[in-house]
Amino acid sequence: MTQDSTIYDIAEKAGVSASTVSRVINNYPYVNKETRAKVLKVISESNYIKNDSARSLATQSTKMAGILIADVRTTHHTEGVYYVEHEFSKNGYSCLIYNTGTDPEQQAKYIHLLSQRKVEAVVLMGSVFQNVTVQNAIMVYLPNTPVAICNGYLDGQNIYGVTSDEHGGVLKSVQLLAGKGHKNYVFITNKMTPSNQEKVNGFKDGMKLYVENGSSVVVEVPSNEVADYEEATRRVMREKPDTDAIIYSEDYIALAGLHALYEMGVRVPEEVAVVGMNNSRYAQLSNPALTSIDNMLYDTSLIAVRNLLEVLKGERVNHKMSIGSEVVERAST
Amino acid sequence: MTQDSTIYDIAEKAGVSASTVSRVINNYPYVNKETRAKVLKVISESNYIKNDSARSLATQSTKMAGILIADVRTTHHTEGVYYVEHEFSKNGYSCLIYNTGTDPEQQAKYIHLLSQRKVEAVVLMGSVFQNVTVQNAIMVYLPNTPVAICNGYLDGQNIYGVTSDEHGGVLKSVQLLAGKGHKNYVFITNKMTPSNQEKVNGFKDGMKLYVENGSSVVVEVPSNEVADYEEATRRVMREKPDTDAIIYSEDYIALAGLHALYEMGVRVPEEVAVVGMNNSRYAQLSNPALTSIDNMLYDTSLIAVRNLLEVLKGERVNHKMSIGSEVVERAST
DNA sequence: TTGTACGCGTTATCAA
DNA sequence: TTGATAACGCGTACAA
Repeated sequence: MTQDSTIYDIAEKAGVSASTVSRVINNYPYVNKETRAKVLKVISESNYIKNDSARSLATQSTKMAGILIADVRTTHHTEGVYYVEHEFSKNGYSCLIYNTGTDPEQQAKYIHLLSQRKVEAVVLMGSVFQNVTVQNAIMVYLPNTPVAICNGYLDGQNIYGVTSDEHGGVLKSVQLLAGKGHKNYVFITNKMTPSNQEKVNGFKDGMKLYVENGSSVVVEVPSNEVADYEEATRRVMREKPDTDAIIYSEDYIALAGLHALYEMGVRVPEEVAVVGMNNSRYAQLSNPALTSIDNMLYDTSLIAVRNLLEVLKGERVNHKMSIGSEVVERAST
Repeated sequence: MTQDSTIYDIAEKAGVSASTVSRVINNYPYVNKETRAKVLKVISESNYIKNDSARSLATQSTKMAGILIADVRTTHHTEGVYYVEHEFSKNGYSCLIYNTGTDPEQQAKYIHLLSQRKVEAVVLMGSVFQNVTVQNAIMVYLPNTPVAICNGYLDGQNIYGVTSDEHGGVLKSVQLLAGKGHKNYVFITNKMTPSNQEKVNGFKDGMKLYVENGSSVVVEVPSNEVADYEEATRRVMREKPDTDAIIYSEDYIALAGLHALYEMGVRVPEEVAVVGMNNSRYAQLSNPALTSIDNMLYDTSLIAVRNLLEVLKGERVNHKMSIGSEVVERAST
């Protein structure tokens, strides 16, 4: 570490005690105006920089929060991270961020790390963290630290889940498509996270409620490769050519689908209607523009942080919150 | 903060001294096997959690790095953040992340924050940090901390810039288009960062070198709104209908352009060829797929971190590095 | 191989 | 309004 000067150096140069310097730095009320001015002058001349480690140790408070995200590729969550950071920052917290991967054991390892850093709150981005290994790690390492999980839920007296109603969102999209006369549906999803399972359930319920004499298929593509997503769509159209509606678990996958359909010469939405999910910034830019289910990333992120801040203030907060999701219709349906 | 137990608690329960506990925790060699076992046993039974603040204070080393990013909307850089974090993490560093915005004064404020947290290295994501205010802040607050700037350069004995050759990338793309007989070029860019200025220069040089009897226009759209990007493209086609090639400073803006062209019924690439920049994950998914200049985000991010780690090891590192960029051709040209 | 004693930079308590 | 002094939790010479 660099050889910065300490409050003692400042104290000496200003001819006061270290405690007085500390008081000045922290804007304590009862400090003589002149001494304060003098101390401030010395500080500005002495390239003094506070040491937050020492401060954390003395105050027993780090003013740090932790953010865990599983995978770079889920661009959806990466955007949420910034909402979370921004809200924490506004409230005086610094954010430690870790990329954990999807392996629960690894995720647990990072929870341990966060506990050693003594973060005062944690946000888990995404339902991939909804597993018992993580739950146990929280119980063991962060039993008294408020933890929020975006788009998921875990049982625990210090854990707060904020989900969007993805079940309802998919349901509504099926209703929309049914209203337009579509009959034969396919739902294409990537790795089956709890969140994706919810969507599938919404899909199935939607089929029961709104579609008669139709067909429905669920396809899982446990991959992160665009090529695999495109191939899944191609295969669907090969093996089940009467398909006239495809719903994807994420915009990104839907865009891959749109691309495959485009190259196959399938017209969207005339022959096949396409729906994505997340209402990402890219949905409106595809050709044709993509109808997408908005699962309210911004709101869930914000609420997650605000819940944590409330808990830190000693307020009681609901352990399970859900936000309505909506279908944003565009040219692909 | 929670009432965790300390090495003293462990020491007492294990019937040893605190220093011995410390030695066990840090895997010091000369500890009796039995005492080590005993201490470890007590630790595992006593939900002991290291306090990194105290540790940082004692060792004079936080093992933390800082990452500054200007704007959520530049998805390009948000992806870089994860490469950076991953590389730091692999080397035992935790990352503090801040969203600074584009105002240099604000950026400087966050550099001050990082200095108080005593981070041991800093990465600035993007050329928006290439300004004197930031440069001064580094000199004042982080004079001895290695700082890397991705896709930019700042003068300073502790500052290390890693850029991709965007000038050359755009140059090559003009060459490519010229080879296909395109004559009337437009370059559309968002806010004029130093990086974008480089691209514009590459564009102009490319025009001089490769295009005869053609026209070239540069359009700046200082906005973050998709609608503005789309409108810019529409206006270009209205006011200069003979345009047959458009290069955009970012894929995202190019996608907005593609979308506008699609809605206007302009055929790509038959009537107008389109080139984007960043080679983002979305470039391959557009319809038609977008030819894009790859500015090697992954490589620049990685090298930025590795440079910092080298400097921390005492190695001498080049203050200015550049990586070649390439044109990835797809259906839009 | 282990324990003592002190330092890291700050804040908090108490007296003055 | 200020200054000693003792924490905060851990690492580390030094001594034993």
